[in-house]
Amino acid sequence: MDSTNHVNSNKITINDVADALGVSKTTVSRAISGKGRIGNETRTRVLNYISEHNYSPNVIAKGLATSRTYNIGFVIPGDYRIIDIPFFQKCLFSISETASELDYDVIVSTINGNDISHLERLITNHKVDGIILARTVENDPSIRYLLENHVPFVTLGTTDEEGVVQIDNDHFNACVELTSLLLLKGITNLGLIGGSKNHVVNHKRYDGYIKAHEKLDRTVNYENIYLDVNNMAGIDRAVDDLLEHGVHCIICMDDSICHHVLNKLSRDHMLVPQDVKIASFYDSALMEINSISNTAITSIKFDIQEMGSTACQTLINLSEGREVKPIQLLG
Amino acid sequence: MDSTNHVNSNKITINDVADALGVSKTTVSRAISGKGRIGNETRTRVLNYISEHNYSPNVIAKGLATSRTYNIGFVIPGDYRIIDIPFFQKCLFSISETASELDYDVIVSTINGNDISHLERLITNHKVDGIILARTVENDPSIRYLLENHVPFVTLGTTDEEGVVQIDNDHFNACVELTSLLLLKGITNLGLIGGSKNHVVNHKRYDGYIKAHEKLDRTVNYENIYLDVNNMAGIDRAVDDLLEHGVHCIICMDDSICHHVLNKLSRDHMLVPQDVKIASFYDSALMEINSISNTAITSIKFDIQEMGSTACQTLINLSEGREVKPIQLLG
DNA sequence: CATTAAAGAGCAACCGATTGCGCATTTGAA
DNA sequence: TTCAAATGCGCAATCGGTTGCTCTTTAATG
Repeated sequence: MDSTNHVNSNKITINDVADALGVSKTTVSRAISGKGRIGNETRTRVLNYISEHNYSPNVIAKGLATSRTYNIGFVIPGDYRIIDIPFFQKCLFSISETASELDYDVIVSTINGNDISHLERLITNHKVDGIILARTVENDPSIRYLLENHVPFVTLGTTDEEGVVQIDNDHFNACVELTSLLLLKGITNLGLIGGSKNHVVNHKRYDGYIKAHEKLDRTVNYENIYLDVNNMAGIDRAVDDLLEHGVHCIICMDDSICHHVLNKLSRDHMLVPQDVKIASFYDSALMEINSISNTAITSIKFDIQEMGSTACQTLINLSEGREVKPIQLLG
Repeated sequence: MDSTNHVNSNKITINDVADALGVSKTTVSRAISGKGRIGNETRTRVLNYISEHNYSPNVIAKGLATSRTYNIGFVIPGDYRIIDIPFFQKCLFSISETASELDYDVIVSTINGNDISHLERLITNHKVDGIILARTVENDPSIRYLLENHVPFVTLGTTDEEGVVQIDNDHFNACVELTSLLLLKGITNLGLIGGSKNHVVNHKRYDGYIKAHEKLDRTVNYENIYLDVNNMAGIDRAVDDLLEHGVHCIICMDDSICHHVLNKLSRDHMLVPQDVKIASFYDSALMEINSISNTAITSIKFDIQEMGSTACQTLINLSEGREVKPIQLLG
């Protein structure tokens, strides 16, 4: 084995190309970038040589000269709940694919609670040109850090912070749609269990729930709405209450809740959808899990792939100085 | 918004530090790296200044000078099966954490089938110092590519290729353990369903199954062993056959198979473990899924975290020219 | 034909670090 | 006291690109 172990230590450089063609490296650089003044004939001569000897520029050197890395950071919570994993994975695949097409790469980093040291390292070490932040809790220290340091970034999900570029699914309309669907199906006695009020998404969905009732001229049964439920005991209690109130269908504001609700019903030997219907939003592993538990639930599906790819595109536009739409709602 | 959008465009450089202290940048560099000749007093003076003004070196520039990027590539299949997702995610978290501690970052890239273009781009663009390859199919073109280009890499999983540094769980002994456990429990009529013979792991586990019988002086019932089963129809057939043979317990060689077997049994209204016991290896989402389906299976759990962290450590050692053990079996 | 603008190509500085080599000073041994 | 070795530090080249500026050649204009 090579004792130095340097990747591609014998690669040809721009100087080799220039020497071989009897031109200056300026010319080679211009042929590649397409910028600056260069004759047509010379350009093709250089380009041909390059593809024949398959030279490719050293991105590190390029980065030093241009202050760019052609890397983007994908930052996800390190304190994830198991149920959420596939969401990030799918985002990652989609972001990575889009980045590749644009000749970028993706560095993954995590935030553990309020410890944003990994993120800081990424920025101070000049490792990335921008960040896709896949965590939107309120009052996020990472958002403040990124703003203060003028780091180009977009969030995957909605946040209340001013002047932040956001990519998200249209949770409001999705919930209007889901709720309307159920109401129009003639299902009476709807119940709702909502997640942590720290996540803006829960507000949006709640608003959608109300809006659907308004549009269809139904009255909202506020007694059967349980908000800010964020632990298993709370969910158990909410389910007990709702069943006691004779609810026919429970809308879960996120998959984690749905997961626990199904679990609770299973413990109580209640059948879904025979005894009680369940509705939720498909942005996690829930559907795959369902293929085993054979539980039929009503759900709205998100196009996570589109979300990731849009986020990636937008971030690169942003970091390259192009104009971007500050808030993009998908689906 | 800043029109240039360069990350940290106003950061202080080694020259600023040198000027402020009236020393040369050589001295500053030496104070940081600890290499080269430098006086104690000067070193602490530099170090103090650095931490006060929290200067941190530009990794890009450092990379250009040293031919290193302080990035490692984590390469995973793009054509994943849903069931496998959490495995990679857990690896990624663990690798990322370990890398951070050693001041490295992780770039994630995918291989789609035999298309290794993303991997090639990663290498030719000098984006990484080495690769953790989380795909071990036989005759993998990526392994050949990495060997030919003298790229330091380790595989996550066992491969038959010569001279490849491999990190894996000890599948052989894990299967010896699992099988022995079942045999000693007094379970008679064991059945086995094995996955694709392209994956070396399946051979190891099969060997372990046989070995356990030998050690305990039991006879292997070869009639109840179904190898190289790699589609749902095959699994259905194997299960039918095994049940007909009066098997009391089915050992599944991987989680994907286990997943389908459970599904099949559910369709047939067979109860686990009352009607038939199921044993498998826990290296995927199966356990989380089970928390819903309430199916009790016997399983051996792997420490994926240790695997990721060992792989990361080993790769960095390798790429920095240190000696590493070529094959490391964990657990 | 003279004058000027435009086009093509190269020089050399620069990005921010590392590092081999050389010079001066200190240290220690004879 | 003297000379060699060790120590402390800096110069300048280097890594592999980009880019402002200059020079030369060509084309266009009156």
